[in-house]
Amino acid sequence: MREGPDIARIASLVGDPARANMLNALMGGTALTASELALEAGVSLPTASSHLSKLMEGGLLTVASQGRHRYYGLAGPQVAGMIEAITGVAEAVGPKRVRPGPRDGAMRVARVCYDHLAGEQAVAMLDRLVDRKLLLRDDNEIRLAPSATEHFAAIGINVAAKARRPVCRACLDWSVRRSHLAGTLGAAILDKIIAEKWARREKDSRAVVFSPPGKLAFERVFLG
Amino acid sequence: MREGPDIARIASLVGDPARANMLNALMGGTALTASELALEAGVSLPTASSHLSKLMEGGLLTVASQGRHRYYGLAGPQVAGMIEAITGVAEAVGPKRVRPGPRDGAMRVARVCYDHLAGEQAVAMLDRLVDRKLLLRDDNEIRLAPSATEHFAAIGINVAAKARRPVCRACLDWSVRRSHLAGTLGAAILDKIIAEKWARREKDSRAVVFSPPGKLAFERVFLG
DNA sequence: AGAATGCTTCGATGGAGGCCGAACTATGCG
DNA sequence: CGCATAGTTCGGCCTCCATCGAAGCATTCT
Repeated sequence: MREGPDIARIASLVGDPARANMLNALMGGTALTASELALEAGVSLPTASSHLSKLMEGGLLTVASQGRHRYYGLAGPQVAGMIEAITGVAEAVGPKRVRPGPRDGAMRVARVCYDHLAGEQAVAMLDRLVDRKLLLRDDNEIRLAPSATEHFAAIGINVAAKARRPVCRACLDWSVRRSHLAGTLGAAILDKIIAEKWARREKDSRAVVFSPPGKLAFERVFLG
Repeated sequence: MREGPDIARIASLVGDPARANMLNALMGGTALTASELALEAGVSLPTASSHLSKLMEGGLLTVASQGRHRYYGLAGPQVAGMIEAITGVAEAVGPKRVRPGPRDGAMRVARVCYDHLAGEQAVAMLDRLVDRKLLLRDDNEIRLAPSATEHFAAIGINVAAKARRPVCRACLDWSVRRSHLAGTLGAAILDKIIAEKWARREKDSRAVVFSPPGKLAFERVFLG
């Protein structure tokens, strides 16, 4: 019986259906209130509250109090990454879905991952940015090229380095099994996509659907 | 309440301490019998057997019957990756270990991950192989360079592509947060390291400790 | 064939934890 | 100040499941 980091503790937190639903909902990136999460998980408010305090104690969540609301969010990208990994296995192992279904297809193309874009589009984008030498990639380390700050500023994206959080990070994509761009830059790009109305978030889902003109605009700016 | 792949089901499988210990033991890469796993998990044989059938049903394990033994092993690299991801979170979140401890240090330097080498040594090796253009890396895809087959053959490693399993794969390292080399080539290299007695596997641990001359030999061949 | 080993199945037990309603605290609003 | 909304805490219920001993198969050894 060997000792290691307490993996069972973490896994059992995710292992309850109600909590798993909550975490899944939070993978959308936006912080949610306890009531919203209760609804999402299909349990009563007291039950949800109990789950939330367990997730907090386990270090999987952070909370921000705003007035009488308490907004819960994932504790960080590493937690998001873990959930993606578990999702990948569940997906691979689950014999359930013989037919992927349209919504599933949309998820594969583009979806929100924590706070940035994931899916085929996102993977293609990172590839292209590296090709164009705007980003310098060395395995999981991604750095801005000297010219990049200026370039992104020109499209209206400010890449000022915020404290504590890296500007760029590689994040593994469960549907494509390749990396896409996370970090503040990844988040800023997603913000722009939504702000410019190139795409909208599917209600109650992580899927992101581009409008036809939006798709063209996105490709021109980021895949061009 | 949204529907997705059944992540809670998978996570709860890992969420039991006995099962987590078993999976952890199997991360060593060698398949183990039910009795060994019972010992590892600290439970009786009937209990272990019950856990094993659950893990089987969940698709996390494979089994191979040999005579009156049944050898259990991880179902695949994806499962191993998931466990590494959970381990990473548990490690980051667990405030327990104020002092890393020597054995932990050894794990960080070099350890077995499923069937290949992980840790600082392994990450350095992949970097070097890419630098020397023996491997061509494009994100998570790693391919053999044309010259590589011949090169590896010269050091006694046969890289014939087996069915179904890729020769090269990138595998994320939880201690270094960079990738190391998995796939049949990664496995073959670990085999060689053990066969040449450059290093030995620590008893009851995933740690791999190089002997001083073994370390030099390894560095000459793979980091040279 | 008989004994020994490896493993699984069965049945019973007990404990952990998910669940909700009701009561309690806290913040905001008129 | 009282009412409404958001959230947590408490107590009790109930289900699930991990656990083990004993018995049952299967395989190998002698």
